[in-house]
Amino acid sequence: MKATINDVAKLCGVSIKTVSRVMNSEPSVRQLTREKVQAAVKELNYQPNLAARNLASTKSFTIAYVYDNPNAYYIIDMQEGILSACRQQGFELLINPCDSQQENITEEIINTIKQARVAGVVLTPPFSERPEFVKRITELDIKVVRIMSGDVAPDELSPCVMVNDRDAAQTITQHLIDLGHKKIAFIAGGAEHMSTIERYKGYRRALKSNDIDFNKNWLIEGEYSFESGVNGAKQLMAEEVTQLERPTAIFSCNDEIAAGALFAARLMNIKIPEQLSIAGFENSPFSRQTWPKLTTANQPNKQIANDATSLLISQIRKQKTNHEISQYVPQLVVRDSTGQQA
Amino acid sequence: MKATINDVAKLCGVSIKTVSRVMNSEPSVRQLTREKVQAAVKELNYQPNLAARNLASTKSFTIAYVYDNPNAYYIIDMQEGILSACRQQGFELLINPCDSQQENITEEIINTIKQARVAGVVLTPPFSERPEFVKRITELDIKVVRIMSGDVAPDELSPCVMVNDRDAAQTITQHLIDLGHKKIAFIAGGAEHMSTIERYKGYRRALKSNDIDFNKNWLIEGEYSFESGVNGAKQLMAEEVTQLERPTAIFSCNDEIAAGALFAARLMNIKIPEQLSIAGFENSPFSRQTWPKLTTANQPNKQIANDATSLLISQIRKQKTNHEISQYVPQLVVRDSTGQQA
DNA sequence: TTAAAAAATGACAGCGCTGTCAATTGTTAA
DNA sequence: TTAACAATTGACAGCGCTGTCATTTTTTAA
Repeated sequence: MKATINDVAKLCGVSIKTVSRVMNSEPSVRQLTREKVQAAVKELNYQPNLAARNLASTKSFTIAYVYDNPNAYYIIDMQEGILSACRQQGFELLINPCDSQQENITEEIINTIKQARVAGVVLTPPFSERPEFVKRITELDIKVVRIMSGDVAPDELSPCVMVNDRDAAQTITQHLIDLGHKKIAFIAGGAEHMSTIERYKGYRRALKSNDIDFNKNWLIEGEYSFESGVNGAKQLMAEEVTQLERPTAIFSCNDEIAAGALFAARLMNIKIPEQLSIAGFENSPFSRQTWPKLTTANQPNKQIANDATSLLISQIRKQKTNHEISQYVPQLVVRDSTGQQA
Repeated sequence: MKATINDVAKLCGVSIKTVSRVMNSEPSVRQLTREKVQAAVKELNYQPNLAARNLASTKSFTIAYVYDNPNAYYIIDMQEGILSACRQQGFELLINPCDSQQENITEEIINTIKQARVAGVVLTPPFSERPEFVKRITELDIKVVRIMSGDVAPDELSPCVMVNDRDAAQTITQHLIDLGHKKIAFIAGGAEHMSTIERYKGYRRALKSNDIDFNKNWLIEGEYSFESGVNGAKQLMAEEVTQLERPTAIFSCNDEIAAGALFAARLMNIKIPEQLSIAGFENSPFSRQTWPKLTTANQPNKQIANDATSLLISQIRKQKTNHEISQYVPQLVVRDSTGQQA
């Protein structure tokens, strides 16, 4: 049968309370005692019973991951990263998929996490980008960690893991420029996403630092969708547009848009990358399966999630403050959809 | 504060034990009493504390989902379906991603689910297709439900939700035949997957029932990968192959293979669907984002998962036997990658 | 009508842990 | 050396529920 705290206590001749202290890394345990207990724990392969702990404690050892489902591979990676951090630290994970567009979603989520008595919540976009929502949660004294786009945290409501889309977008744009492109269009994702804004800023910054004029006809507003990419590229490369006005490269705000642009190019008989370079963003699995394979930017999602969760748990344990922040910059992945300007 | 069993008991003047009975749908409660309790439960919005329940009970109310990560969107859908069934029935979900190829993975999983004291496990391929593994779990008196390819359960180790890939594959092949194709190739997925075998059988059955000869050169063995699709199509459509020997349609064992075949066709300058029809299987998100969009087969994954989980929970509650089975047939989705034989 | 059997209900211990607070041990400064 | 204090440890109640078994109520049969 599974070992309990009593077995451990008996084995090393201390009270169960002391074992409890060691298990929770509390202070006020002599080093010698601590080691004795740890040895017994190892010998019996003792793992605390989470149910008992949750029941007895006023504290909670459950973390929730609240997510919408923009793209499955992102969620899966995030989830895995969060889970590994939870396991390492003896926390449980409650997953909570939901529709961010839904009317009363905020209340619904708040309710769920209250009911489940979670200690903390991991938030990814779009939820991480709703300050009122974050505020509501923190007011309940439930800790939050946000994974979001940017370089500095927007406020001090919670620790943040920032994904520096701006620098990454600048790098991608620079890659296009280095290839000889000067007429570079930008097909945006939804403007409500911070990542869109950030990527756009990086794009503009690259243009500026290379003294390339920005042409506002080359900014296509859209959504993070395949159709947006199709329509955007069609508009940019339409027959009515003079040769001079046509871009020679398109920076798509994500891979899905890029796939759409690719699709449109095919429709219009435009050769990629000979006549037009197209770059994506995100390094989604299918970016390797398009024709041609997409140049894009990659971010280590599992690691980001793991990192964020550790930050969250530290905060729950009061070892850290809200001001903690960590930053990742997605890395350029050059494949076949971008080439030398003819 | 959250209502407890005591509050409910007090409100309707019965003992907590009686409330407990009602909450667990146990017999030996008078109808009138039951209704009184249910009313109080509703009034207080009482939800049993899972931690307390798990701790007190010899039974467990936790279900594990053990999965490998073949494609994220499949897992996400499954997970959501499982979760909704769990919530409905007051069970917790423990997710357990792992690598099916790993050396000692069976032992590792067994260990985890023993440690976590789970009541049941939901298995999808490839785990659901390993009878010894299933047996190991059931021997621990942990219930199992398997989601797998086929029309009848392979054994009575557990209830099964069968996905009838065979019939679906026959339908797809028939679609190709109806389009006038007689030279239809098959690019297989990994032979270790039952879905490959089943889809192949359906393909053969369609040929047979239309009196079309099977040409063994048109069977390409491969894996469930983009590369397999690329290589398969290259081989089938190579220049050395005489016109007569070239298929006019390819049934790819899944969408990823189909995407690869599309890629290869592009390389070889073969027009889709004018010169070659290509069909996929699975209706993955990217099947709508290829050029041209893929004809494929769709299955309601969330519903399948929900169904399977309900079956599992019934079994845990001893309301059902191992012999339970439910069957789904994926449905043909016609898009642009298949067309009339020229 | 009454005894026996069956059904419904309740009292209470205890699941494995943590929180509180008291008891013990060790340390410091006078 | 000793009082005063700090650090360490332990005893015990109780978290919210279920299992066991005793008690009460209802039903059935004689």
